[in-house]
Amino acid sequence: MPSSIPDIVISRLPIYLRALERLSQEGHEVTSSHELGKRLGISSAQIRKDLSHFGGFGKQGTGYKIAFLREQLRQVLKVEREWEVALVGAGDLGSAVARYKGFAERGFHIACVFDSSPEKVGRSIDKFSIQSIDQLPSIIQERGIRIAMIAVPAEHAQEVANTLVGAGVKAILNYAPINLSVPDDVHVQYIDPVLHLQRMTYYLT
Amino acid sequence: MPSSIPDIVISRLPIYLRALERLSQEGHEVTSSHELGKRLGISSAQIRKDLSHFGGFGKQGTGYKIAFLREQLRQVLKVEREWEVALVGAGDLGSAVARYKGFAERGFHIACVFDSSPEKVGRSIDKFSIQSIDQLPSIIQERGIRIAMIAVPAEHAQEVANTLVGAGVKAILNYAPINLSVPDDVHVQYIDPVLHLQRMTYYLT
DNA sequence: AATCTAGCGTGAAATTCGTAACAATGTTAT
DNA sequence: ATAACATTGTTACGAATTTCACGCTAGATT
Repeated sequence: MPSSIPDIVISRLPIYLRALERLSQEGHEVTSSHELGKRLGISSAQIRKDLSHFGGFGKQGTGYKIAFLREQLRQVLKVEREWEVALVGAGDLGSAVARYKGFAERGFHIACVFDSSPEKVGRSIDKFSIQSIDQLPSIIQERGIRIAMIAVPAEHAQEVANTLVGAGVKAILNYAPINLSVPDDVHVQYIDPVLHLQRMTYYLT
Repeated sequence: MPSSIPDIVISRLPIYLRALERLSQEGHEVTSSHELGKRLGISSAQIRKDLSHFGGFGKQGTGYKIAFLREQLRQVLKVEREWEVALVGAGDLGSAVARYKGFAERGFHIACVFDSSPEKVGRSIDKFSIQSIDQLPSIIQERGIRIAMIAVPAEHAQEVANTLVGAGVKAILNYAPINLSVPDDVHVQYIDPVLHLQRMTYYLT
């Protein structure tokens, strides 16, 4: 394993993993770089090259055993374990995120939900009881939580990020439509569906 | 303007636009590639180069007038107008999407909501009355809708996409965790928050 | 008016990324 | 057993992308 694998390669692995899980569900047991590539709209050469960064997962002549490759990718991505995630913001967006089943189904458990509004603190969303943001640092530190999602208005997102970083969070999924400044050792990913729409309107005549 | 501008450049423009709108809200009137770059974690040279694909929007020595640059980017991206968007799927995810205010605020109006379940048809989510998917082609064609969002289970996403494409949709924002096959002239963007989380766990020790 | 400074636009250089091609190797058919 | 075939892992190449560096212009300063 080279000391540093390009970021862009890492970003494709979850896509491969997702496709493998789908293939598995459909009853397939083996696949090839060609089949995967066709499904994903990615060249077979790229898939082979990406995977080869981590060692030989396939067999010449036969392709890849799906169960095995999936397990290897899970380990590379460190998603063979379960992760606890903190959610900050219990407004419309935060509530929707809290209720979304897809996180837990795929190994990311929402461990706690915070909001700054005294009205909301103490209420519940599904099984989650909303806690005051004042308690965020101590709770996150105690439970050793490393991943958080931000679903607060843009005006407060940076402030929340600072608090999270101070509490030891190292990965942030930001739903607020704003770029965050964080230390180099903290990872941030963004979700803004409007951005995706705007990327497509350019091409509409 | 070169005949073909790299996709990756286009994909950054909405990020610039979002930052400009924020700067504007904060009361700034001019900015520079350095200031923008610092906010976004992008090099100033890249910002200048990206923008220069579309003509000289700045002034040497002084930078960019925010209001002007914003308007130019809006026109380039074709988001100076309002767009109508169809939403397919009125389950948990679809309902959350329908209720999200961020789309309309930024020029994307949900024009109609479809679901295949007879139970849901006729009910409402906020102001949207859920319509049968059988009526999708005629409604989309009549209203000339070109953009759609898919929020149905993965199993049905491809089928829905085919229907949408048949009805004339040219841009799809897919919330289902599956890759879609569509003709070359149809654009697809994906939203899967779990993918983003998995991209970050790799880096957690 | 002359000088200075900030900062854009741009061509060239450097780097990163993707593709093509092929040797190696396992599988299947005869 | 041998031949024919399929498909990986990898290297070498070419394309795409980013960064560098500098000429040039607009405004600020003296």
